[in-house]
Amino acid sequence: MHESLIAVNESTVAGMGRLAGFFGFNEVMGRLYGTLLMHPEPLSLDDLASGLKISKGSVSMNMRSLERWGMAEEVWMRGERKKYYTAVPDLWQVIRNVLNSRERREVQLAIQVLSESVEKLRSAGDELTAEERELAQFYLERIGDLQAFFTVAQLALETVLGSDSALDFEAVTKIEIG
Amino acid sequence: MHESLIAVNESTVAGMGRLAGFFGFNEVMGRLYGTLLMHPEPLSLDDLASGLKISKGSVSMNMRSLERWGMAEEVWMRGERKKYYTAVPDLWQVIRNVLNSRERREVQLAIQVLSESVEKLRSAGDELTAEERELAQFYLERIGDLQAFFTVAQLALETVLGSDSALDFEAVTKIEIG
DNA sequence: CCCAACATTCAAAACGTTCTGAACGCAGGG
DNA sequence: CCCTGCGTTCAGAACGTTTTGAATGTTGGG
Repeated sequence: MHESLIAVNESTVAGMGRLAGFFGFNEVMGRLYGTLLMHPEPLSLDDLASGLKISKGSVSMNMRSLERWGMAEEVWMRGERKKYYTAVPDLWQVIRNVLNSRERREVQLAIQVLSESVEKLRSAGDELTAEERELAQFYLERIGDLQAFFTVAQLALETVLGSDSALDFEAVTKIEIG
Repeated sequence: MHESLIAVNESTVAGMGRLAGFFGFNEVMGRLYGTLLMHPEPLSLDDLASGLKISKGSVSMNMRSLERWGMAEEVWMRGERKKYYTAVPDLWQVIRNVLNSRERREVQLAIQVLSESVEKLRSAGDELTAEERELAQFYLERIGDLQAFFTVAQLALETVLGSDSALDFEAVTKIEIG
């Protein structure tokens, strides 16, 4: 095989590993995805293990992660008993999956915890000494800032998630802040 | 101190730690930031170490990271020989710092590598066998998708970075995809 | 049914990252 | 100058995560 093809393949695989690490995933996941992405035909677990020089066990576990994240799909090859996989090449779809099931929860949790904090401070009002009341006031201000931050983050997330394709980025522009 | 104040402080500190981990930072960094954020007066290294029950060494190193990221600032207390710190409370500013010096590089690097790949494939054209040429064509398609993806990501990044405040999220809507 | 070919699981090992605490360096006061 | 109080550094310990490979399932053909 021509060296340019090899070089391009390798740098793409490495880049996907990097990207995966960046998003808080195992880098091997990214490399597996990259390998599949840069291969016209589906690949078996053994193909992947030998291609990336990692153990079959690791490939098995990471491929299931990729499946769960909607980043790879099983392909049935007739006459074959092996499992074959292909990459889901639409990166925007992948990103939306991740945002939807991970970052979204994170933001919602944060917003909820912040509301609970405000509630706690409000209902403690009477029992506080003058000094404590001052601190509570300070806390409420800081928490207000955090709430504003996470609310915008949530809005942005929901907007991206709601759009069919990320090329619909124009939809994000409809966000209005009070 | 009233338990509600303690509870709110702790959940905020923990939340900031979580957020830091989420963005690929050390969680201790986040907890330090949260502690400073929820304290009206500046705190010394010793205050922070004893407050979070971690070693002075760890506080020292993580505080310098916070400073480098523009998330905390040194405050000179006259008559004191200790170093005192406060949190930079504008989270949007913090996010912009991070996006600007970290994610931005990442995206630019990716775009550059992809261009180089295209160039390699183009200039190898003549030396390729028919079969290799077909694969090169496939590579070019996949790389084209990646380029489109990263270009949009870059555009979005630059737009957020260009806006003075994230409340300026409307600016993001001006993005147009070719 | 059994065997072969595969996939999956899991305990142990390897690895990387973070934390600690002691040693060191530095500055200011006496 | 030395001493004290502080910040910083760094080697080693602790910890969490990932990888491995052997053991264990599972499936389909004969």
